[in-house]
Amino acid sequence: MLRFAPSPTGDMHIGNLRVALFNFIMSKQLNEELIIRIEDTDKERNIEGKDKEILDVLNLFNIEYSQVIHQSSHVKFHRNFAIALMHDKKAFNCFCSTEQLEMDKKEAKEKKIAYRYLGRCENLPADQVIDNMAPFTVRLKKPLKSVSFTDKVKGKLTFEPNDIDSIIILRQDKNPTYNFACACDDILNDISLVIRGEDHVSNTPKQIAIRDALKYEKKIEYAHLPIILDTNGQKMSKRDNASSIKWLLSEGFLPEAISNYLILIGNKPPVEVFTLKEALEWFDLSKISKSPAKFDIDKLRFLNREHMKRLDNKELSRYVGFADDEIGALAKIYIDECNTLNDLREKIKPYFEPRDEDGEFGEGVKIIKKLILKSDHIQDFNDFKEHVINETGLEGKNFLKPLRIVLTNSQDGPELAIVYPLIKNFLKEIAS
RNA sequence: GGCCCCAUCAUCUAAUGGUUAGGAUUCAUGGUUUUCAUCCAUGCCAUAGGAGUUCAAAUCUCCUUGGGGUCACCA
Repeated sequence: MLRFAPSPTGDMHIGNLRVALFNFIMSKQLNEELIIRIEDTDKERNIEGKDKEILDVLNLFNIEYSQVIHQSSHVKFHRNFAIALMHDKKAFNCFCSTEQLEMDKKEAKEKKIAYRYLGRCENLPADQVIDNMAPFTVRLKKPLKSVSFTDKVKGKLTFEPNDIDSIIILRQDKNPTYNFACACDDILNDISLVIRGEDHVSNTPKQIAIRDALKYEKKIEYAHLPIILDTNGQKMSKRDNASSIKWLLSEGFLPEAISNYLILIGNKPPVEVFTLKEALEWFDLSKISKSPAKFDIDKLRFLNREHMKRLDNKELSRYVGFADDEIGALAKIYIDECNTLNDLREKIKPYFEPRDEDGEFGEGVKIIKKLILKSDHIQDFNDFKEHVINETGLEGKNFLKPLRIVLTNSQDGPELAIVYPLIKNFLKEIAS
């Protein structure tokens, strides 16, 4: 069983989506289920409706999953696990106040050493625990030995007990912390492979330590994906427009192109342009680069063009706001000079807007429009051209430019012989 | 600062220890196109630095430098 575990505290960004994509691909290749686990244990930060939005994005990108679980519904199990750990003396009550801990941290910082829990409550005598009315958290005792695991992309990683530390597993309000809830649920959901971002690397030994303490024996495999950096080489923040899926979509990038890009970077695929379905065939987790990749919007633009070319005329037509095959075909002519659907829309829109009749070629435009309105429909462009020449007496530049303006609403552009068959059915509408 | 990870063109990457260090994107130039764009061709641009191992190092080892991640009663 695989999992994608977003928290409903913010919008989907490309890092999340990439993790979701990889989980989906691996679940297909392994023929295992993929579940969506909404990590909503921090009620303060949860945003109403975000879980739904996340699922909408997954659907839009054709990421299939077998079920959705809200982590908050498992809290009673998490507490039971914590009680078991306390029974086994692997976890203990910690009465340190927030202020006390803050002071410890401040002191560590002044001494320029990493803050670690000082173990103040670890070996409290029983009477001091029972008689203690102060609020308390529950901590897991740090492991006795170092923890190692072999990451599918990073290789073997080892962490010392001191770096794992005696972490809080239950807060004062007795709700589980992230690492604890996560470790427990990976057990409860029978997870076999965890694919997540590199920012979780240091959480992994903690979660392994929790499962070890619970005597869970199944080995869970891990793959930590290098994070995506912005152009400056920093972790992409929510402030970077390009990191927002919503923004990319609104800019006119196709989901299929975004998927393509996110699977392509930091990877060595056999081809550069591909669909998610095609990637299922050859995707290989072991080929993922260990080093972070920088987000390159130019490459995404290139892929977007390629994917626009792959759409059939009807689909493309819908994307630019029409429903006719001809408009789709017309849009295709412009793809090479466009990066996004928005660019394309801007190319098609003028066709159905009023022509300039006051400019240099305004007179010619008026004459040709009038002729079109009183003429019969003409199939062939050359016949149409002949007809206009014969009926209007226009010639040379004074013929070609107005004709181009009437047909395309622009002084330059693609060859009229190519455009004509696609718009001939709209001519009366355009000329009126 | 502690811990962990990483290092080939501007970007994504290729190269069983032996290549002229290859491709794609971007950029520039030229050609085609009665127009713009396309298209085609060409060009620019990289093994972070220093030691070592070896007949031979982008590739193996070590050091330095640089970059990134992470250090919550957030996830």
